[in-house]
Amino acid sequence: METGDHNMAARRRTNGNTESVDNYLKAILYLGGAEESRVTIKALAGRLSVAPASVTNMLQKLAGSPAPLVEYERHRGVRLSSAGKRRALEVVRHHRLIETFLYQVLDYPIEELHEEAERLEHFISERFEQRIAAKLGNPRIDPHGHSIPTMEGEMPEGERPARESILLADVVEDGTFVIDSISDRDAHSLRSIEACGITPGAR
Amino acid sequence: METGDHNMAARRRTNGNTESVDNYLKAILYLGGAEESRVTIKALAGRLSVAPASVTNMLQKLAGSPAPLVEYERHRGVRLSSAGKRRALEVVRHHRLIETFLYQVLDYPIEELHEEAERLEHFISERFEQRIAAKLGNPRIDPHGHSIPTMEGEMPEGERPARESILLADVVEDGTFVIDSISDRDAHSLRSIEACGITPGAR
DNA sequence: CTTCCAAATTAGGTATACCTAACTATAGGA
DNA sequence: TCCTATAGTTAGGTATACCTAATTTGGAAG
Repeated sequence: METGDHNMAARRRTNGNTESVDNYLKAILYLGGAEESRVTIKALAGRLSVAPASVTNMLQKLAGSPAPLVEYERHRGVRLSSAGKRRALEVVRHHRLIETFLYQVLDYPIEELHEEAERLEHFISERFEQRIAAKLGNPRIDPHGHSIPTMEGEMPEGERPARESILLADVVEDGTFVIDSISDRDAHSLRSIEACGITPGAR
Repeated sequence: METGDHNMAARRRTNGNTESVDNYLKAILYLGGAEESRVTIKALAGRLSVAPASVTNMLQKLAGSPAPLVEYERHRGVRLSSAGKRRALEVVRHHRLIETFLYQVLDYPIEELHEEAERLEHFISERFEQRIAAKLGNPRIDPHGHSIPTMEGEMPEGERPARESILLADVVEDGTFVIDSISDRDAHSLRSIEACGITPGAR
């Protein structure tokens, strides 16, 4: 029974960012896509479910700090700085390692992975990350079929569906396909999708 | 790569309390002792490392809510309501289960258990709690020798050193003793204490 | 080349959870 | 009893991260 130090409004984690900042970085990484193109305020606001004004404020703050996590120009959108990209990939790595861990070690049902990982990804230490990675044999793919970024902050291809992958909904020809990955955002339908035998690597 | 909902300042967890509120509840539980006596503002401020004024504010807020977690009277200190005690014990259960898990499953060194558990205890779900408890065989004692509260919110004796336990520093007579528990607050010296073979149950 | 609309920004406000400084109340000693 | 020291409280302020409403801007369309 103890209490540590409590001197923050808005929890700062190990590395000094807040949960909120992490979520902005992840969203920019995602929306920028493989080309890492500029992301609009509107798109960010949509993805994060916050008002555009809130996004502008946050980006101004992030861009104005001594070692900025983003490159932001008024009316021109944002992209990640290299420091921002590093942090974003670290959070994604946390997320996917946690999902893999919950699935393989704690036998979570697949549709509950995302929510738990989304919360915990911000709060685990470097040590925790390394211990679960070791426990899992340094996996490269998470239960949804997504690549897990390396400890050095490299994303080994396949953040988005690999070059030859297409959306299952877009399949028009008959034939046999290999499932590459499954979005974990639409967690509600994951259960039924998995029940049909649609899992990464299948078919 | 996804983002969930983000509509909070000061992260609300599964149950609706904030991290800060949890820490107040834990501190009141601890300082009230087995007798659950009233806790002073000053004692709380000391334990939580916040100003007394902050404690007064928080307690007024907690006591004024529809289903109060504390019983507070001006100038008379505070104690937990039954709802508050339930929540405090839940957080302690989380803390001790997480420590046990980190120690047994992830091979954490004993002196690093506390810090990680202190952070994560606020953010794990009911399901996570249950899965790690099951994985560990529903342990009743954590790696420091402290009792783990039950899922129903009972503390099976021994929160404080059991009735016959005394502080090692207070031992005057020669003889053989059994180590009951070791404080995890003073984490810095845990490593050396363990290195000397002083562990719960030993001697 | 101007007009206009959607996107972005600024201005001003909320809630949490801290802080310091100033004031008040209670309880113990003379 | 009174009187002061300490504990507690109130008042006013900070930072984060949101919000809405009002304003500005830039690019596409006439």
